[in-house]
Amino acid sequence: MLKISELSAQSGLSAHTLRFYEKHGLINASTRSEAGYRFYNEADVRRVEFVKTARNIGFSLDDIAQLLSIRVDKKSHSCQEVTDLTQHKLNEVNAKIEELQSMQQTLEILLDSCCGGPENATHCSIMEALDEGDIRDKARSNKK
Amino acid sequence: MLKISELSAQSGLSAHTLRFYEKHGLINASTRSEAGYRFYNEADVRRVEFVKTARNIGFSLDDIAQLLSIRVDKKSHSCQEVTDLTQHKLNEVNAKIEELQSMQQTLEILLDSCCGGPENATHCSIMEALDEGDIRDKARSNKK
DNA sequence: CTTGACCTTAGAGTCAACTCTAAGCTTATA
DNA sequence: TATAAGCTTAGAGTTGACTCTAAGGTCAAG
Repeated sequence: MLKISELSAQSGLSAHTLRFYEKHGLINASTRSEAGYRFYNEADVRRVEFVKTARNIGFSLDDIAQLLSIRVDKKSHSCQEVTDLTQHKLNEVNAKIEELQSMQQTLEILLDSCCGGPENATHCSIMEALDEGDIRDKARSNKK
Repeated sequence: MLKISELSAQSGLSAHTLRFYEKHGLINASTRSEAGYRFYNEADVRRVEFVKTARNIGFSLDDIAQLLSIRVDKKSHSCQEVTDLTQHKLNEVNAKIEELQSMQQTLEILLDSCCGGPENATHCSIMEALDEGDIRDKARSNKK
């Protein structure tokens, strides 16, 4: 049985974060001492690790809540539910990557166009491009 | 001279957002009517467009504030300052892309491993991978 | 028995970039 | 002249995931 500081040390999550996750229904200390101190057993620790792994992959806490509800009763849930969640996350990630790659392209074009030297910015091609808004013609739509 | 709603229509930014940008020192209406209504002249509009362009590229409002301070006095600033800002942003974008690509890989591996069918999740390989935390061995470190 | 480290809670603060609300003027139209 | 549309401000709310604070209870060591 681990106290919160011990679980914190072991998991790398702060005690604050562990309590925060508890408040949001993700994890729990299955026992409490008389004084109310949290005690985590092995199953609790495994659940925390599950959360950590899912979070590292990029799942939101809401996603993780769903995954956990599947985890505690696997018989009542299908593989499809799990892949749906995963696919949905992948779609989000892909969309974000595309958006960032568009920014990346634009920024590279800007950097290529400018000397970057110590001369004053009166004729800086980056400033000109921003002023004219014509970057869009080269690398389009970094919109939200 | 444009009223705020006209500039809003023209720029695609809401009147709320225009006031918000003003509050944060990014833009300004150079004139006000007797009653206090904002009126934007051509230079104001160009500044708003500059902000919009920079924001579309992915610059933060803080970055944009810096770019604007260069813009109003180009003679006192160097091309290097501009490229430094741009390079810094590009580095951020690149880092974010790498992080997301790592998530992407992991999610693809997970999806490949699971049947995604209507059978119950008792032996779902995604759930197992999350439980064992061993996804990290294949696709590493999606950390913040 | 005191010191200090650790634990508890409710609730506030942080970040970014908006987004919205309330309460009250102003302006244009019918 | 009345109504509706549009403008003003200060300030609060939103989102997500923490992060921290205050005020106080607990526990082990010396």
